[in-house]
Amino acid sequence: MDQAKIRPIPEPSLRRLPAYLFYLRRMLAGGRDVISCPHIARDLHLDPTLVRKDLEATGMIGKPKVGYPIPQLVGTIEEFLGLHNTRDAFLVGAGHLGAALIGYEGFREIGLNVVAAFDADPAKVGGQLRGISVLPMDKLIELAQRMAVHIGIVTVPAAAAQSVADAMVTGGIRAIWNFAPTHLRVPESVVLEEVQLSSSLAVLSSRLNKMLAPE
Amino acid sequence: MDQAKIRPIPEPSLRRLPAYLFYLRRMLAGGRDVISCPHIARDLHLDPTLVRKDLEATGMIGKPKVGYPIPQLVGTIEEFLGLHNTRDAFLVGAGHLGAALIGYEGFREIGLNVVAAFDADPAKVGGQLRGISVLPMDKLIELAQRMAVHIGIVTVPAAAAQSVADAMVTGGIRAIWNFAPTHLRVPESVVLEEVQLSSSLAVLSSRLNKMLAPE
DNA sequence: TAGATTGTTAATCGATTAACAATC
DNA sequence: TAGATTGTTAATCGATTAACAATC
Repeated sequence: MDQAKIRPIPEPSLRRLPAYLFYLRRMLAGGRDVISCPHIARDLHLDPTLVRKDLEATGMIGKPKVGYPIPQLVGTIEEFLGLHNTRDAFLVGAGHLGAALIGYEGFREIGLNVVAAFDADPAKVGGQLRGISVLPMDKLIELAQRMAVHIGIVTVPAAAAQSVADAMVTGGIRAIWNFAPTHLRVPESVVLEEVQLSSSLAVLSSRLNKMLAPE
Repeated sequence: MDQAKIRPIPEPSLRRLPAYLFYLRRMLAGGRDVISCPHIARDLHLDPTLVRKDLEATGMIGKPKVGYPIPQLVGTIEEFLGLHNTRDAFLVGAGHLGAALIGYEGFREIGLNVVAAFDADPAKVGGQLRGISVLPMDKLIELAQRMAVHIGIVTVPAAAAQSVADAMVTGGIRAIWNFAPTHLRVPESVVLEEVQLSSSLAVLSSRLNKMLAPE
């Protein structure tokens, strides 16, 4: 059990947690108060043992024959994902993608709070992006330090992404969420999560190819 | 060798191919004409053997001591990913995310062509989204059939996503790229690729938590 | 109690990494 | 030729799935 705590959660498990969370919140809203792994597995089309392992990794324990109490389960997953902590973020690149992310409904559910946007384009600076002020790039480092913001979102073109990331690191940002179609380099001490849409499209395109190919 | 053809490429390999492609195109533009796996591996921070396996999976063969001819390598990867075929797509949900995707620079590099957008909002219908006409939802099925479009992009809210996907399937669309924060159900014969930003954010948030936690 | 579900250990599966002969 | 790189086979590693005793 001590060893279980030492071993980190597998990344695939981590990626499944939001799906559990959203599902469990719906169940809770529907008036349910306990649920079993086989039940979750049926609804989400997963293997029951896989679900059990995933829940186990969050530290949750259940009752044989009964299942897991949903309110505690929701709380445990939220806690595990760090949703109970402040999740203030800076967004750099006040274009459509930035606007889309700020308005993304999945965000509210997982509790990310964009407190300011930045852009290199003087025409955008001073304006608003979905109610968020757009500030000039040269304020980024100082403001990040002053406001102790820990998350930076990169939605600039590929060519500008690395210098934006460098500024974020200098400003003390500890986690960078990169949407630019390029791979960034950050120090070991900074968390980097990259959303490479090209990779996703490659999977789609290649599989479609195979599907349409005459055997 | 016959068995190698039968065995499908591992998904992680597939996801790395766009990175190779973009990198190799840059090398080619820089005047290089051959490259070795160790060289690629150094530049992209990957294991050399992993790179070799990935390239092997595309059917490419190299010369010992020399490496691989870059023009052929680029062509082989493009062919493998299906970029030489028409990649016309419909986009449903003419919001910021849709606009962002249409303008996404990574797309041009990988050759996706959005030919029409659709929206349920009458205020948006008849307008343009980055130069693409926005059509009413009830035209989707007929137009997809008539134009033989095979790719559908879903950028609507979670609540509307499944019905949009159903319409796409009815219209003969064979590959769905889903950005809505919900999991879709499609027939076996339809390729589904889901971009779950919540999963990505969960990874970021959880790792940041661990990083900031006092041991 | 009987039976379903949990918790846990073992088996399987697949991807990555290591080892090494073939080759240019 | 010597040496670097390819192609290929084996070892390792980690996630998923299967098996089964414990338990409510």
